[in-house]
Amino acid sequence: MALAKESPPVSPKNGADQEAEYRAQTRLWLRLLACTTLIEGELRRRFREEFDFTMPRFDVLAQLDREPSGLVLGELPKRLMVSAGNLTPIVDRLVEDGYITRTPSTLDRRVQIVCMTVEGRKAFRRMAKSHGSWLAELLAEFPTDRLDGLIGELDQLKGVVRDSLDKP
Amino acid sequence: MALAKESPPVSPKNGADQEAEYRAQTRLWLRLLACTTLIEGELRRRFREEFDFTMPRFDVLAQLDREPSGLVLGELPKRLMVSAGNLTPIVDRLVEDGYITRTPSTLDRRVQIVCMTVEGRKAFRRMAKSHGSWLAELLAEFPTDRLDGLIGELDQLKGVVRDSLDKP
DNA sequence: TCGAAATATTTTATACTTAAAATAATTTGC
DNA sequence: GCAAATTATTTTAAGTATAAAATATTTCGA
Repeated sequence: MALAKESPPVSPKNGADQEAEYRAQTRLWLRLLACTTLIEGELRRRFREEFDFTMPRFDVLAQLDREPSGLVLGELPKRLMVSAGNLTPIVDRLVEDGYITRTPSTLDRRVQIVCMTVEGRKAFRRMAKSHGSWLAELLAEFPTDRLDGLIGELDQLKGVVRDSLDKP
Repeated sequence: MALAKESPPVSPKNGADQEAEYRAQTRLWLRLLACTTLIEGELRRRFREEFDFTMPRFDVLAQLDREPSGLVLGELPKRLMVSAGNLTPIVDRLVEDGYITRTPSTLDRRVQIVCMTVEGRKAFRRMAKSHGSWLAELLAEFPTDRLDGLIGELDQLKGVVRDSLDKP
């Protein structure tokens, strides 16, 4: 543990170091955004072309797929990190189209339970399979042995950002 | 170079390996999306609260900041990776609000040149400074000595995705 | 040179997104 | 036991996003 002191977590930085870190942080953010935009755009395009479906709709089904007994509606915005108001029309349409059901709770009339239908589950499974293969196609040339390392770095990144958002 | 054969770029994989890679690729995508969503949401929130401004508007100004002589309007959708139709109302409002000018080219009446105004540049600089410090705050706890490594990985990821999109 | 292809931009239709206000139902504190 | 705070959800207003069609202009080829 003696070596820990060589790079203290909050060392004072001189101007040049500070500037360099600033630039690196900005570059990191731009790369992150570029990667996400590229992949998201292609996935969205394919969802539309192949299935006439959108990603937010798919995301809702993905959450419900692992919940055979359904989910309290209010859980969806939390899990998907979107606003509650946003989900209302999306859930509306998924119900209309027969992919899911929405039933008021008998215990608490404010609460609604959303649940995948049999047809919804079938459609989701089919789309999820394609989704996986599209991703595999896009990422095929990324070295397999570095996938886990990158996932780990992003996990840590997510952690520090979340901490920063929780604290102040 | 003799060692290269130990991990050929396109080795046939058995079922279990294939499955594991599939899962890792999906996890990578979900982490990427989560990091971007977290950071983007916070930056958007602060832009709105501090400056009553939006990120797409800021992004347009950022492109114009480094182009003292202005930019052909058609360059913006390419650089920002958004659709052209999308930019029309955003540019409209930036012109209305006095941040930029839009002047038809004398050589080709289809073309328009957009250019930052003095006030636009001043406002942009002020916002860019805050943007940098918000990012620094969010990423403060990420180890400085791993920033460049992560940027490199994301650069490579961006490269393989782009190649995959260009080729087929 | 004149009609067709190409290019730059806008419009339209549809969908997603947020924040904030509104509505409805439940819980809690006194 | 009842008013006030809390919780779940929807509505509204404004902005962002795409794709596809429309418009206007220029270039190119026979």
